[in-house]
Amino acid sequence: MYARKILPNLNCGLDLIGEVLYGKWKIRLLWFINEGHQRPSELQRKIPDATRRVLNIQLKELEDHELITKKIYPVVPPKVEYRLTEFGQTLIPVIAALGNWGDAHEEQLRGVIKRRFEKQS
Amino acid sequence: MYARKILPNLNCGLDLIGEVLYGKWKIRLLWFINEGHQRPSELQRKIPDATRRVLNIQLKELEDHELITKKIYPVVPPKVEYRLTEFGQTLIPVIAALGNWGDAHEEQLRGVIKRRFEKQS
DNA sequence: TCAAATAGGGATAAATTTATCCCCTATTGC
DNA sequence: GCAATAGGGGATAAATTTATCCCTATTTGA
Repeated sequence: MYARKILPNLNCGLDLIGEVLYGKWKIRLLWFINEGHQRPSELQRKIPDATRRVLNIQLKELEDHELITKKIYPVVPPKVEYRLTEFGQTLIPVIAALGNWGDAHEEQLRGVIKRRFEKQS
Repeated sequence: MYARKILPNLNCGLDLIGEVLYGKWKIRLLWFINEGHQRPSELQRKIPDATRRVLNIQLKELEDHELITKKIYPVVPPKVEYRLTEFGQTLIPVIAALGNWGDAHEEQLRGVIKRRFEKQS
């Protein structure tokens, strides 16, 4: 992974959660793992827009942040399973709150996002 | 602002909320505006780590996404006030949920973030 | 007359994150 | 021997986001 040059400021709870949740696919990874899609190939199928490489990198970060665990079975072909830690599980309601807000305002959000996109192009 | 080349995928509520909330200072801006710090100079004082330039850019994005309004008073020296729209207000409980989770797990979070940081450097 | 306060923006550099490309391991079944 | 399956990683390019630097304008107060 890229090594940061500037250390982030961690003043408040918002900084802290941002630090572990920022990353294009992280929230979705947590969500799908929670739903029971534990193997890398499954996750890849659920998130086809991301390359395998990026998913691996973000999974590693989630693991470093102790939100998930990685279990490698010594079999061939290889088998790997990710699971939420207890700590990771506490994030699920928060992620649900984010998703619910997005769902509840879907129409309006699509509208404003679309308009802004057209303005700049 | 930078003009995106690749259009984001907006499949679900999580994508949609991500689109309006991503941005290093946006969440904090919404929070402080909600707390009554409505003028640019006040916001700058509350968020000294950000430059004025970046705050302006992110405020503009929040405005384009209809989460805040900007009122310019035709006086000298200039006076500007930002306020949450009704739509923006609906985000406050969600932001509170994020901040609360971060606060509740502050110690653990500082630990994992610190360790990961040391590993890579 | 000069500094401070208020609000703002263009151009460009630096940092950071994602994406692309290509390669590796080992076994099972043709 | 070759493809498929399952999981992974290095090197590098491209995209995107933030930061830096410097400039504009007006009025009040010292």
